[in-house]
Amino acid sequence: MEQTFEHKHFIEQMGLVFEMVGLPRMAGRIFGWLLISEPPHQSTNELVEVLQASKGSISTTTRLLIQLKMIDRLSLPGERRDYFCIKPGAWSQMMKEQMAGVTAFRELAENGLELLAHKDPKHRLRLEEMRDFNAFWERELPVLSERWEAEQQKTRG
Amino acid sequence: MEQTFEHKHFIEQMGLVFEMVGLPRMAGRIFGWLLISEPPHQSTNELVEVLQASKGSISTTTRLLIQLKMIDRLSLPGERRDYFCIKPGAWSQMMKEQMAGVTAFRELAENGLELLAHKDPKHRLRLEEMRDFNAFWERELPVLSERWEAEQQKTRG
DNA sequence: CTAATCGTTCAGTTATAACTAAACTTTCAG
DNA sequence: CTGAAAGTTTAGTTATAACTGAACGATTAG
Repeated sequence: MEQTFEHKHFIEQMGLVFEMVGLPRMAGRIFGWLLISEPPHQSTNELVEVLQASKGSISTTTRLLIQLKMIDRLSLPGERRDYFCIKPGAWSQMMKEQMAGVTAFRELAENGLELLAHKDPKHRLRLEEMRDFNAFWERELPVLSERWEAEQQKTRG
Repeated sequence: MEQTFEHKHFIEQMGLVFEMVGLPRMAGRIFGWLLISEPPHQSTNELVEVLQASKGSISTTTRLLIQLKMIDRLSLPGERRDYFCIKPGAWSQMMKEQMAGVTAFRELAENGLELLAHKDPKHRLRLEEMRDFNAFWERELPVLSERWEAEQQKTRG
């Protein structure tokens, strides 16, 4: 499939935003291309050519995206090569990944409160707020996520 | 204020989690120390000594944390040196910062849909899901954030 | 069996962000 | 005015993650 200047720009932007959320730029490029390519599944070689990247880079990064449950590997019967495509629910998965930080902060706050166990309660307030804030989001983000899934069911069947 | 082994460990862990969410490790160390230090406000020199870092590093990183609205600079009257402390609402602010990615993704999806404007609607589904997903979170995260603020008001007065 | 095609792995390179140290500016005490 | 103390800026270094390219192993067609 041919690639216009605008396509390249879109792919590059995806790379930058992926980097912004802490993922490799190449992961964003691959994901970006799989969002607009026709057909939606693309082989390793196609990715190498379209993204002007090395085989090694594509191999490593597709495996990362698979591990993150954001893309699927398709091996069509009678075909030697692998294909990749966006995995349904990729976005929910990405959001779950981002939630890991919230849990880490909540746990760390609890560790900190143990350190200050016998100190003036006034000094513990900072860590209590950290714990409560992150516990709140840790509780509420999955609720919101389920609401998205539910609304998705309704509108798309 | 003296620093135990456990304090150092807590500080280092904060550094690692900050790194995990895309901020400099040193920012996490400073924030970590300000969470457990007594008093809660600490001077640049104290940060240099406790964190074993250079003046330059502390200066640059405190300015970053101030820009992110996560700490405040206090200049006490009659005192030449600056002090820093955790800013109230630092966590809400950090969460807002994280939301920037959601907006970027939603906007990018809309750009992509323009590229595929005259294509088979079937091929546009991927980008529509990306747009709708991120629009959903862009809308709902601030709602949740306000709910936290409101509950905070109630419990802490 | 041989050759060609894929995908993976890994050593080496490159790019980039973090950090240090030193020079510089500002402020204030004496 | 002089000098010390505090903070900022910046050039240079270091550490680290991303990426390349080549070697390797596996698979299949002929």
